[in-house]
Amino acid sequence: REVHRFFDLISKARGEGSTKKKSALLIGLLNRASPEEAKLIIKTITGETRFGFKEGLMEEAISKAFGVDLELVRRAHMLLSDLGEVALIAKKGGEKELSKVSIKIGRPIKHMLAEMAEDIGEGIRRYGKAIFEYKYDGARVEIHKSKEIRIFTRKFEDVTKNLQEVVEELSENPHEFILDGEVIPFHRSPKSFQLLMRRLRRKYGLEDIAKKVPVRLYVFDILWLDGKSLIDIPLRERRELLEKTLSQTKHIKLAEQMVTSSKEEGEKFYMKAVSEGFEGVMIKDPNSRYLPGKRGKHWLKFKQKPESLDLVVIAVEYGHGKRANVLSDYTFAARDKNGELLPVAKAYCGLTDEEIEELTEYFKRIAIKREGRRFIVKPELVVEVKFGEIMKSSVYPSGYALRFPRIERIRWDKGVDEIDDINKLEKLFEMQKRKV
DNA sequence: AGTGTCTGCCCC
DNA sequence: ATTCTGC
DNA sequence: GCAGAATGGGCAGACACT
Repeated sequence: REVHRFFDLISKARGEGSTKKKSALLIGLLNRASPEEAKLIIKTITGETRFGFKEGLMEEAISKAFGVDLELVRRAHMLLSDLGEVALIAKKGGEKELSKVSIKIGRPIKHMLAEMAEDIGEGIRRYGKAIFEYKYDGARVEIHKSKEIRIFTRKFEDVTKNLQEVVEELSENPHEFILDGEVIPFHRSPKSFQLLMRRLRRKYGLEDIAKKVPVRLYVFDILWLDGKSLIDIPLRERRELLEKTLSQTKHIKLAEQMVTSSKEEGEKFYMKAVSEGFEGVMIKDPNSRYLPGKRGKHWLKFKQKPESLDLVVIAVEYGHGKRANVLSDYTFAARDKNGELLPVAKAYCGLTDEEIEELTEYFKRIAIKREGRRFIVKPELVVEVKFGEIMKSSVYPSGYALRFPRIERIRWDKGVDEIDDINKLEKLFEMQKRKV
């Protein structure tokens, strides 16, 4: 209770001098705690209480504590996405109230998520007939329209004010509904994700940025219509209702879609999406229900296969949590025109724990200089780095950065003189469809 | 007033 | 976002 | 197959410092 009170005060501190105030509050709290308590408090704050206990286990705990069916708890959690509230309902109303829980208009629910497809044919192998849909590179949004219209992001941020043109066009519609879709920056053709970020969570100068970053909303699902929840009916029926309910306007479109059981047709559809500058395709099971917050094989995503570059490691850092004692975070450089090494990305993922451990020893041997938890190392280890695309960067001196970087493999066979240069990054960038 | 640094139930 | 790991 | 953990770039905003 004491700790909670302090946390509350800390989180509520705002304005000038608030950093000092927060710091003073924390010092006060730590002073009153025993060493063991202090350790736990710090780990809680830094998010390092990693004991493999997250929401799944909490659902089980609620089920046991209040003697209610686990599946009912999971279902209520899925629909409400608030474990505290679920616990309260379970305690007060038991299974009876728990089973009455349903989605409500005006209250955001979690989005259904997709998994990566192995290849373009996976959906057809799994479902027979599959729904192919363009995949749009923007921000996932959920639109609630009853008397008023509200637009929420994946983490339930309210971005209604940021998407006024969408709101205006929707207000003509006579129905009440919840829609699921993706907003992307669009002017004649799809623009870069970075551009959308400049607009989406702005608080000031909204009209100005709205002019600079025109958007489109692509709607692909409907979860609620005129008083009825639609999440338990098959996707193909939801799509039919969506098409009947929503008329396309200047800034609001239905997601491009096709149903097929032919891999070749799916492939063609994908090629078309990419050639028009879209990110790829979604492949969905026509019979699937909408499962809020679930990532599963009912929805698959397929994107262009990643590019790769050979880069050299120039710096390494200690990681966090279970990686606190290994050098797990690497900075990669490419060569510029003058032969200098310029950093273009960092990455950890792609290596197994075992490899990281071995590399830790290796990097310690070739370390040149230590800067806190960071080591500058002799540039000699060449690594193949995969990435989704190249972005213009304002932090990297080369002016370019990699999006979604990950380590593919270590090139023990290559030397520093064989790595790629900035020129190659530039060329790859110029070849991309979406540059701005 | 301008610059630097850090944070986010952030977006991907 | 991506990737690896333990169950 | 699933959940959990550890990590990427970049944006606006908030605050600190000068």
